[in-house]
Amino acid sequence: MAEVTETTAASSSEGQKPAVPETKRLWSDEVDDEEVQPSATEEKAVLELNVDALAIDENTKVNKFLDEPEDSRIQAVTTGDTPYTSASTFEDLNLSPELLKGLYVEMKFQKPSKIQAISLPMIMTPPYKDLIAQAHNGSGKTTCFVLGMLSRVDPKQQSPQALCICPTRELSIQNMEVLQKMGKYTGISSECAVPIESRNNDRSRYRPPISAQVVIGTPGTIKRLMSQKKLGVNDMKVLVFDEADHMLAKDGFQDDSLRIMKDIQRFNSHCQVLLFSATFDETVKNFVSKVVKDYNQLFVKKEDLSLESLKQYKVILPDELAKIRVVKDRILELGENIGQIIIFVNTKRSASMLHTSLVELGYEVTTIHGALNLEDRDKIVKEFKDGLTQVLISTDVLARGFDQQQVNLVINYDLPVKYENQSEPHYEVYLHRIGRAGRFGRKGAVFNFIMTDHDLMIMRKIESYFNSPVAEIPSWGSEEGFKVALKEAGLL
DNA sequence: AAAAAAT
Repeated sequence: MAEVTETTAASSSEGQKPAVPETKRLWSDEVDDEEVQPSATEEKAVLELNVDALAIDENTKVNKFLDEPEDSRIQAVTTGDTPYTSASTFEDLNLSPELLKGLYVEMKFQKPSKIQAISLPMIMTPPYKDLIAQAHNGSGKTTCFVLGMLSRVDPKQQSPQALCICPTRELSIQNMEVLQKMGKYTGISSECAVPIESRNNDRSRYRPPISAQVVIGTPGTIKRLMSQKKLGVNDMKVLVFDEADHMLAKDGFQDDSLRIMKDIQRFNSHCQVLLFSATFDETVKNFVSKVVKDYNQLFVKKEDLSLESLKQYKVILPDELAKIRVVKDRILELGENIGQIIIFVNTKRSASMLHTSLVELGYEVTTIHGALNLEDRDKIVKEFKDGLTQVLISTDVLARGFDQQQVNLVINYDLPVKYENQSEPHYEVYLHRIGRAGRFGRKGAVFNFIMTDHDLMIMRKIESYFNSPVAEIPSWGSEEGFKVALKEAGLL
């Protein structure tokens, strides 16, 4: 079948290898992964911080929080005769001047990241093949598909031409914000298709049809707009699935996603499908390759997936009270200058319980989960993104994709396990959760709370799966170990 | 069971 190459720092520096007669082409190209400093949002957030300690010190930011570019290997497999040349600059991509301006002026980007350099030519070069793309957390996948959508839209044609489906409302909104910023000078119109009011209020029947050129939203709303013919698919050129492995998983949104895909393909056979995620387990990978035909693909080995710049630790604790004590005394007490913190829990009840405990102890924490009404969810995310709150307790609603550069510490208060089989870790969720820290190669730390033998077993499986040992904090009762850990992670 | 969104 297809041939596989790895892009490594040692591989050739230009172009692709010669065509292999009649079969597949190789992609073998070296790309530096010097991530662009995302200064725009950072400066804004820093200005609005009300806790001095939360601010990233402008003078030391580069040394302290931005690690060396990772030397990650991405496996690329392409099909057909189309040659792709990695884009070392955004100019290589034949973008409109308006779009380039958005990248430089609004986004403050300087050059494509590794995944961008490789995937963008694949997305933008006719005959516009489908693409399955895996890349590390925080490596700039959003830019890939947002830029892909913007560049393929015909600005003169006022109808939906690009559609992006995301697993949560929050992620849809975040992606929309990126799109609007990047596309600011293009005049391209966009609309976010997510539920607006809490519950049972079907206004969509009485709304005008969508004329926006790019639509981003959640499966249910999109499905409904399509079945009510408010969202036409006739001119659709690109269909993006963000967090694609989850969107196509059986316990994810497989049914909705397939339905949307098929409805589009029924009217429009040449709509390009782009699948992006940091994780694709074997089951999903196999399924996905049946869903899309004649696609290019980019994959990362699971052992290469944990971020180098992220230090992971485990803390052995005797009981639940100790968990709360550790959060309070070992982390919140000395965490004042370690940036923002997300504490992940497995259930809404666990979230509320922890929230109550910490508030009773006098800490200002906020909590988000799917049972809150939409207005509250929006408010809590906004406050956190604006730097008004330091500590956020969350269920897996924010496990994927949530991008807040100032998050340097993630706590797994509960370890993620599979629902069907509680003694199996949920490896993908683990990776996504910890990926909320260490965005764009920044330094970060993860604390995993281990309370039972079962927890310990789960943790060990995670360590061996990703082949990345997780250091143990010697004693939960002493401050020292936590200080050492945070220093080691570069946060203190 | 987290989540989306509808029944």
